[in-house]
Amino acid sequence: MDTKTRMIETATKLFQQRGYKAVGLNELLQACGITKGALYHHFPGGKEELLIACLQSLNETLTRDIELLFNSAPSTEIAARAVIGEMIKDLDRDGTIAGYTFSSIVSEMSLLSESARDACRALYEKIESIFYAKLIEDGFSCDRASSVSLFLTASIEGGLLLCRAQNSSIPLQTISNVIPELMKEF
Amino acid sequence: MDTKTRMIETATKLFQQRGYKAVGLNELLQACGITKGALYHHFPGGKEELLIACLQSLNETLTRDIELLFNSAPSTEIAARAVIGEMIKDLDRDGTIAGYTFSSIVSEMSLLSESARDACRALYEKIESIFYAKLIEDGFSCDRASSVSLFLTASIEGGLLLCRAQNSSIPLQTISNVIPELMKEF
DNA sequence: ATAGTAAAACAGACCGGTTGGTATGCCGAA
DNA sequence: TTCGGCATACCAACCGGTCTGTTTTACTAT
Repeated sequence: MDTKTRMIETATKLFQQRGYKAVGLNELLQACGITKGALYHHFPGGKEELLIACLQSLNETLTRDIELLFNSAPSTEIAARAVIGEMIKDLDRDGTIAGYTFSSIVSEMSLLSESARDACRALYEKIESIFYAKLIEDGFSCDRASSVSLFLTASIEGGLLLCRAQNSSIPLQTISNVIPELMKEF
Repeated sequence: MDTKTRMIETATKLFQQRGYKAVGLNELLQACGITKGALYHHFPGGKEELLIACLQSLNETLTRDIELLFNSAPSTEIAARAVIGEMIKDLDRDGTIAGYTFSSIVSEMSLLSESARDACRALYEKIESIFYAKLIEDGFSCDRASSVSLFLTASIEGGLLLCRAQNSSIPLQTISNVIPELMKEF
């Protein structure tokens, strides 16, 4: 794997787990096994340009992973529960999640960097659009699908925050269990 | 108002808006209108001790504010929508929320400081317990009330993240509109 | 095949500024 | 005169970023 890709993959995990500011440049370089020269060669804009690249890369990998789960699921309900199941698996194994969220980045960068905020917005939009498409496939109306996809995205992100605060995967499990009842309503 | 209280109130807002690491010590002192001497006089443990104090203070004020809204509302549904309404009001007025959330702190501190994580856990627990009590009052079973209170908390927190990413209050408005349909189901 | 060369891919020393934190000094009230 | 409640001066460590220098790669002319 080439250096640039390795940098992005490693940095993405670190940023997702601990946020942007909390990850120092030296720590980042050490984790990637590179030096400053390499970083500023590939990303002249420094740390922030790397962050943007991470968010864009995340957009692609996330889309691929989630779409894979969605394509092999018969309904939005089962697909959503599968996604949450993956998150719970990661959480129980590693004690942290570095695959499906970026809440730390959103909350600290939304006021600081317009481009970072926009990259995050695009990411959420992408996730919602996958939910949306599947909901339409399930026979939901456009309005309903739009509301529900947003609601699902929000409750999963929020559930993850609760998991982090409790240091447990139970909140996400609860949310996963509630989803079927939620979907019936619409 | 005495110095210590002023420090906590000002710092709380800053930490809520931008997270812990992103707020520098000097910026903090300047915003509070104090010096390092005062900070380390009142909080020998420094920045982190101040953060813990902020979270505990937030626990009290948040409880008071939310309980006030809940006491004057006839049902959980209306109460929850009132809480979200307050958030939307803040968001539209200031462009940011500094009253009802602390997601930035959770995500970046949960792995870093056990005591900070625990303070956040207590905060979420308190919020959920208010929802829970009102749901019981509404005639929900214990199990249902427990699930729904968690679900409401999660979706509100998640909705706020989406608002931050989109720089708009629409996600929270959508969630507020979906809640009645959600409550009917249970 | 080989030597020459230019560009890409790094490495690492160095920089000014900022970080959180400490030690000491001052000053009004009790 | 003692003591809480600060202010000021200062510190080492670290920050993200720039700089110059070296190695590796790719291509070409001979």
